[in-house]
Amino acid sequence: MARYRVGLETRERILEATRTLLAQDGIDGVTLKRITATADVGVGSFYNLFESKEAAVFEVVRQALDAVDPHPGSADGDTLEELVDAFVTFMTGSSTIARIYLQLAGLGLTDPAIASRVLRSHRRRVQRFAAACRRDDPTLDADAARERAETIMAALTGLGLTALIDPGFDMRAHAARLIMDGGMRRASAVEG
Amino acid sequence: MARYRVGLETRERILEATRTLLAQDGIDGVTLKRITATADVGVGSFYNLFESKEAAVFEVVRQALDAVDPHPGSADGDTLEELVDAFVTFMTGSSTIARIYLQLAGLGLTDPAIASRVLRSHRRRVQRFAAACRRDDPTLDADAARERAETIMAALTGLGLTALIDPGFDMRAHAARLIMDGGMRRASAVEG
DNA sequence: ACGAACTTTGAGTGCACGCTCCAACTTCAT
DNA sequence: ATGAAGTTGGAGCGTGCACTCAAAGTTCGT
Repeated sequence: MARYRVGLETRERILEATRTLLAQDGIDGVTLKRITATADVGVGSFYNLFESKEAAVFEVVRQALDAVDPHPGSADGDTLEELVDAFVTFMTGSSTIARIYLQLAGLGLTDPAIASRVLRSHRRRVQRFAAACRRDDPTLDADAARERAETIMAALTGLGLTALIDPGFDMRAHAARLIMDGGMRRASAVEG
Repeated sequence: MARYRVGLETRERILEATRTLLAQDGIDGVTLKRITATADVGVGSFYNLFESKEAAVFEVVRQALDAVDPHPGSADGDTLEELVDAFVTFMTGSSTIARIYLQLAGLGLTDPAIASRVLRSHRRRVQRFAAACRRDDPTLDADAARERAETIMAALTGLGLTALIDPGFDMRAHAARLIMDGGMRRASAVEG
């Protein structure tokens, strides 16, 4: 599928159109007709390049998720703070596509095919966070780090959801409190 | 709408059917045809009792959310722990309908009508949590309590989402860590 | 017992959807 | 220049959807 130059260009136009429409109107707002109209492409051309409408949507989300990493190349360099920051930026900055990610996660609750994709990318990110947690606090063992990573990520997801629904919600501030509370527990004697 | 006894009974049957189907198949899986078939009711009867399919779905979710309160009558009695516990139970225990709540929240990200309903119930719960926070730690002023309540609730939502997608995730344990980390910050000198 | 108000029914309406098909056209290695 | 492989467009297919409507039946205060 798509072996000639024109085909690849058309494919890009379709993905760009899908991205735009997803951002504007959410998953339910995206129809094949609108995608092909926006991309200025015939329906037949679409099906020459993609298996299904779903395939195009997944491709857009996959690309967006890949773009979240602060340092895509080196998997081990990020600090916990950088990772949290990147996630917050993803949620608040490029919020249009973050909306789709959360919407997909929601749909995954009743659609196993979607759920497995969401879970896979979730687990990948948990690993990154866990590694950063251990760098942050070398006394943690592997299990404790993973648990802490899971709590942080789950909380970040919830903060992101709240931030996207409630425009007045300051996600970055709450996220900062989140790492402080848990991460600096040992140092918090200062406060007492 | 629904003034005679039979009408009210039919209304209940329809809500029950909607509840069951939502739990089984999620929002996208619920069609008018299936609701009316399950409730053993004509399509016309449905529209005699509900404005639209959406209205029935909202009613089911509203009832489920109302059932989350540990002490529905007295709004001031709950401790923070009780509130968190009730929320965890809602998410993990009656998980079928919690799925719908999160799915609706997701759809609210691109549908303002849904968003306003979700936000309203969110804000109501934040107030409850904030009051409990102040009872938990009387040194907090009103703003600090609200911020803390928002962080906890957002985190709980995220934990719930993760728990529903990942069957191996122990939400109650993570939720417990969540209040401990933040709520007992002052007492954590013991650890240092 | 009367009858106005309420309830029930399901065939039918109109619409939007994802997707197929295929004839005409374009690309590009040879 | 040739032609096999790739690309294009859009009419049309089948499906499933939420919802309407009017005629027949039921409830219940009087």
